[in-house]
Amino acid sequence: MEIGTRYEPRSIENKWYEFWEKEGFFTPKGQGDKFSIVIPPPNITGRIHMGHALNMTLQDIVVRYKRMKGYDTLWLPGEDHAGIATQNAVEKYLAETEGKKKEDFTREEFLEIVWKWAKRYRKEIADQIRALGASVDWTRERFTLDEGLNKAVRKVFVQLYKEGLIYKGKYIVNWCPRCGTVLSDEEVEHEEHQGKLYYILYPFEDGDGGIVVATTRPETMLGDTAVAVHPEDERYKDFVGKTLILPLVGRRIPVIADKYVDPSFGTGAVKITPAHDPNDFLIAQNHDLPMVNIFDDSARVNENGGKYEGLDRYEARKAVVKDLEEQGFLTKVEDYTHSIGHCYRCHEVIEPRVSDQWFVKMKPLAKKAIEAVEKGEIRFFPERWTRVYLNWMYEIRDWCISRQLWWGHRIPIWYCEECGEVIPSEEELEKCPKCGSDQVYQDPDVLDTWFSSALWPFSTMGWPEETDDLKRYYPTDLLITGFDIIFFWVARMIVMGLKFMGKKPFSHVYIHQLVRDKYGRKMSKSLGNGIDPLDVIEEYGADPMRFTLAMLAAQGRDIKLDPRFFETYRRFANKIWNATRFVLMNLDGFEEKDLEELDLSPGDEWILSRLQNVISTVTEALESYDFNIAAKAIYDFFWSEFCDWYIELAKQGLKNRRMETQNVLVHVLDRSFRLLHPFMPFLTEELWQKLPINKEKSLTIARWPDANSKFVFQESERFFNVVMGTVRGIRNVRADMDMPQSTKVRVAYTMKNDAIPRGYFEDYVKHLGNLEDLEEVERRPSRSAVAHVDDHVEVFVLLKELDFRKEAERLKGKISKLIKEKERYVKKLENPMFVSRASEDIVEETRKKLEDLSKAITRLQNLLEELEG
RNA sequence: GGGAGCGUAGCUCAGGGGAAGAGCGUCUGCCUUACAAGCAGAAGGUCGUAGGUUCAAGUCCUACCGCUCCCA
Repeated sequence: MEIGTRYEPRSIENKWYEFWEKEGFFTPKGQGDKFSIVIPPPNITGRIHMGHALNMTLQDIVVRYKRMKGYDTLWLPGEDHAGIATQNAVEKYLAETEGKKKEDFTREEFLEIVWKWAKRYRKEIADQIRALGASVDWTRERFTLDEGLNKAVRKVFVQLYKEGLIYKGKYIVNWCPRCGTVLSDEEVEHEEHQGKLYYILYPFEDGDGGIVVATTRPETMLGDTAVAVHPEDERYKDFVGKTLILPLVGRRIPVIADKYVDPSFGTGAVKITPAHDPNDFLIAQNHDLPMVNIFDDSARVNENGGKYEGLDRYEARKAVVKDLEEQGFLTKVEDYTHSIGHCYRCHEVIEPRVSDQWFVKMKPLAKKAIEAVEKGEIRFFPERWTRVYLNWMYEIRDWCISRQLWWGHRIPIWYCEECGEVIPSEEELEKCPKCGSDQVYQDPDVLDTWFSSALWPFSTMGWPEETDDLKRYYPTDLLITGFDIIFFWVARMIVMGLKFMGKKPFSHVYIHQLVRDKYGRKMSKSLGNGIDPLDVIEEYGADPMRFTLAMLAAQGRDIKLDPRFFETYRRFANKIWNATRFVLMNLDGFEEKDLEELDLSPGDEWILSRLQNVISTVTEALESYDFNIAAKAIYDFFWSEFCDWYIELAKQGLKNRRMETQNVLVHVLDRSFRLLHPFMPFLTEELWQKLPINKEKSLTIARWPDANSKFVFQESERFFNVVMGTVRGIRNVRADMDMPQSTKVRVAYTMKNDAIPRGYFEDYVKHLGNLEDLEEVERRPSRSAVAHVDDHVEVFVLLKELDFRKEAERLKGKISKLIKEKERYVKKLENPMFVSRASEDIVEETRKKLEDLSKAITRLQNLLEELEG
């Protein structure tokens, strides 16, 4: 069987995914031990990015591994409706294409448009997930806004409401004037900004003077209802209780004392704007201060702002500052750095604002979620994320869940216009259950997207119905996601899972890195430094991209992604391709045999032994989510051991031990493909299908190999190490003595005892060293350079002309290197503390090393003397 | 202000108590009929700084310097 000379990813990827999907390999059979995992659903706002590629690659590696291990494996896919983000995207799209605003449509019309968008992008995202090779079960694909999930959302909301864990209240919240909705605390990103600190004089109502307050937001003074000082602040003690006149506005406001005030900030006196500052809001509640809202929905000054009405926040600031200055109330302006909240979706500056919103009371719900992690029922990998989670949980605050959007799960609350009743209901409501009126209307707001996401592990499996899936696949075993959504998502899933299922949603949480650009910057649209995974797949192939991400996925660090890596692992894919090509080209007359029945050579035994080693390493690494260790192990084995040495050996073996060599080659390939399959599913399936052996229908459902102690051959490993050392020594002499590979050379060796099989030794060294002749001698031939010495053998390269001085230099260099090394061990062993305190193994090992070094040095010195004598 | 992570070869990164590894890049040879996306060899690091623990420290501890990030 012939295959092309180059690895061409495009020609093999799509067809295999279609095959897998059509054959239903990704759909669990429903029998045996299960392994289940749910996908972090990508947003339907656009294409997937590198973070998704990493996320799904890691999941797929685990999932494919588990499936091959024989688990009844479910990986449940889906997409997220992403309320704010999607609504923004659609609004932008409508503005660009039709020049229309959301308000030009009715709610129903607008939603119809968004649903069309959702349909289109869900399909697109799904195809992108396919392009990655992710082995998800498409028969179970879900959407966070589909009917089943809506049912779950309503049930959860209504129950929490009835238990008093969801309430509506007037509080200060984070308002995004651009998105036109409130956000939860987690959705606000704080950033340091260079601003100004304005000092403003608030004069006393009676008499002279006043109090100077410092503020970064002078325009909010329009809504001030007090000035506060610390109760123990001597400077202001006498003024507490007095009345001030608010400049520009003329309102009479009191001076109050509250220990919340930081006397060291500014002048120690702060203006209180209860409706537009969270701290002020709290103080105002304690003191029963009135609240004056001065902004409308788009953060423009409203009718409460007098002459400033209609100005936006920043225009109002300028105008207020100007007026204060002209009227002599502005006493000082300083540069000041402070942190400002921004919307995590559109980056607009958040306006704190008092409004009527829905909240989840988190404290009581958090209790079990804390316990589950403290007790280790849910484990984080890497472990340090445990503390991040716990610290947040310990100080959890109520969760604002209502959003002033159209796209999302509508809050299942109805209001009766007749009697004012507030009615929670899982079903659409047409009549007031209290007064019977049909004048009922549903709350116009929708829920935070993360509210439905929190139910994802069980709502996707059919809850609230008691489905078979739910019984069989909940709780899931693992969640793989990024640290940026530990609070948004992971924590809330744990809370909701424990509350509504009575069981944790997953046992392990693997937190992967953030993918950054090669300079360590976050990939972002605005920087234009993103690397599109689909472009990478196009250019390098999905397999090399996956392997690259796995190699870089060392636990606990961010990934700085340099596209050069893709090239490296594309070469690896090509290497695999060509190694297979070589084997397939040499299978004439192949007959599959049981390896145990074959007469294996030391070389065969060596590679089989190394294979057992890599099987163990890869398996153990995958069990502990050390993806990079697993990838590195199989990379090194395949390239540096199998290709560099065994295949070279096989070129000869195929001549004189054809059947055995063919079987070992095919066996190692088969096992390597199995180990590589989770990382490079397409390439391995393509090549594995070509192996002429008895096997499963697809590599996706093939059995994961077990390390077999029957194929561990320590003796042959030792032997082959000598062979490799010898061959390397010969190559070194060649390089040093300017003897190119093309020239055949003659080599002689001495062998002390029969510890090494002479026949194989000669065979291998002759072949691998590209030698014309290799013969055993009693002692070093006169015109020769030393290639290798160890306890058993000395190897000499025969030269036409020996440059004595050059060879002496070479030997001296080697000797001094060894002596230096020897001294270290001598020193160690001379230290009584080392001998008495270090473990026996270490001491013994050190002695052995010293002995070997001494012997080698003696030999080399003798050889040098001979040379010079 | 509180917390976390990271400083290892020119570059990008592994390694986490028994005196340093990879890929890329550089240099020197090779079109050795699987692969030039390859093969063979070489150069290159007092593992951020200073202390400490230990028989033994890139590796553990402390402080400091530098760079990220999270929370307030």
